[in-house]
Amino acid sequence: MSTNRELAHLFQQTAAALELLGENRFKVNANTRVARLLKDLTRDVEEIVRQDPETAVKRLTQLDGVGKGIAERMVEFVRTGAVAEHEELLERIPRGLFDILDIPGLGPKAVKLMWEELGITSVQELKDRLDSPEFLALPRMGKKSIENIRKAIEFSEKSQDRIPLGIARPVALEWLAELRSLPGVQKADYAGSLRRGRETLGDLDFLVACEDPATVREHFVTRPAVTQVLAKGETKSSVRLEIAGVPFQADLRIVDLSAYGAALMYFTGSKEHNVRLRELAIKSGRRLNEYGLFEGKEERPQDGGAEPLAARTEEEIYQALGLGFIAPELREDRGELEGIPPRLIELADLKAELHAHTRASDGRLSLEELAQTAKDHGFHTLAVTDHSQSSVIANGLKPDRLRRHIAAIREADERIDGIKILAGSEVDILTDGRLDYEDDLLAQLDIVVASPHVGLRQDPAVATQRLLAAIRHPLVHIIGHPTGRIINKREGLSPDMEAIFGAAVEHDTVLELNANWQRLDLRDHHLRGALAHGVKISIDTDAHDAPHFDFAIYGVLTARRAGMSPDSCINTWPAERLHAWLRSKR
DNA sequence: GCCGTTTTCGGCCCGACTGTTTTCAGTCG
Repeated sequence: MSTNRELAHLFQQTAAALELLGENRFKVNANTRVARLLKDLTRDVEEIVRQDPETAVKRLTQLDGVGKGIAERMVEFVRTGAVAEHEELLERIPRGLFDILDIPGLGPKAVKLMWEELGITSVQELKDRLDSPEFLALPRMGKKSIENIRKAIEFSEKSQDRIPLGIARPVALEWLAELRSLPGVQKADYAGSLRRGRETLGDLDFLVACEDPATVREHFVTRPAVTQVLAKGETKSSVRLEIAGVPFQADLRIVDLSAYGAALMYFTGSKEHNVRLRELAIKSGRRLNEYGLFEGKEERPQDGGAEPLAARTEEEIYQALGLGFIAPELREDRGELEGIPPRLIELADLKAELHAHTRASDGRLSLEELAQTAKDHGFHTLAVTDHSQSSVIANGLKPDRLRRHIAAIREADERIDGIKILAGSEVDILTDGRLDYEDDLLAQLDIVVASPHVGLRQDPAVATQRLLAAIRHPLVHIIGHPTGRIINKREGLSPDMEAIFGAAVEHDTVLELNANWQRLDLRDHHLRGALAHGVKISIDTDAHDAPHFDFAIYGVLTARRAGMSPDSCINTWPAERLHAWLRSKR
């Protein structure tokens, strides 16, 4: 695990511990914020400290949300491998309490109470004591609460991981279509982290404006897949459900059309982005909530019948706050309130697929079928990039097969109109950084995508050298799925990203954003760092079948989260420009 | 614990819903 991830976990745990001890909630907040920051940081804290330990604290405090105290803890961790304050907290608090705290519906107050009163320190102990008379005798504990805890434990045991975007989005689109078709529904959208395009989701959020809230609410909570109704109020309902064995939670908010924009903003989040906006409103003597932007500091101004300054659309609220429209994908409190929002890449900007497989290796389509699918998507260029010889499981091509494949692709390109078909290969980057074919063979290809497939648990320093070797190779165009991570399943490589970005710019090598929802590699915060360096990016679906071309949306959403504009993405370039660049490496 | 065009102290977003309560604490997002 990288230092940043270890530190993120440490600060997260510190926050939880402080919460259990009833510490100042702003102190808790500060630790939570830093944990979040660390998960997104491209620069490795260890690198920052080692660069010059003397000035490390000062440089670390330049990070937003990192003050002297937190910076000193980071330095302490790099030097000693631990933080004294954190160690002391762990001695006071049994580890099992953190697991109990993860159960939805159980917060610090309840966990602390059952720990202090009943000595419960693990989920198993909690399960064992749930039906005991002394548990029922706890303050504010009744039969319903106990039943809810029981169900929450069941739910959390079934659903350890956040849900991948590629699973959640199709479900949400289907459900949204249903909501929009209900009588009296004026407007409906999904919101939350799905609308922000996050790679994984905690739940699904829907917003509806309608004439008959009761009908919509009933439809929502009585859907066949619903296993439990968590809340059912005037404006907000919440359910648990199971679709194809995947447990979800879903929230529905019903609002008046006149405040739809304010509600959509609130419900889209992120929470941290909302907090920033509300702080901004306060500074100018106004108040922002999910009912609109209001003049004055009065609490719940909507109850007094006050007319909002803006509420109907997101655009008018941002404008009233003195901001340009901020795309949902950027709303993460990563500095998006400063400067002018960029023109972000869109799905329709993509004009080429540069990483796709046929039956020659492990794809399901013939060359002709693959070309037709690319044409159907309106692409001007398709690169056929089957696996190289070392990928035995993927039926990788030995050199002689590749030579024949190249000839077949060239022939198909002659024969098929309306699209340029490039002869390429997805060449393994071997564990030592060498490529899986000799240079004279690589030179015959129009495009080389070099990807790591094995040895994905390499030491970061070794992985860095491995990827750098491929980036520097003069015949390589694109580094495919650079880290090799699989969401929720495999961590992948953790190379020194700053070094990777620097080399990519120097050698004019493109880094891929693999759009397969199980990969999304590079991930959003890597891309942000890459773009800051001026690295060119390729968004490819790595298609092995026709429906895989639809993965492109996941790549685009991820790219938008990084603030990517079309020009940084070579798949948006006109054919002449793209082909000229590819030839420049030959 | 962090932060500052109200700056080194005194703030720190805002509201919905549930369950156990008779007025609200706890949790969530």
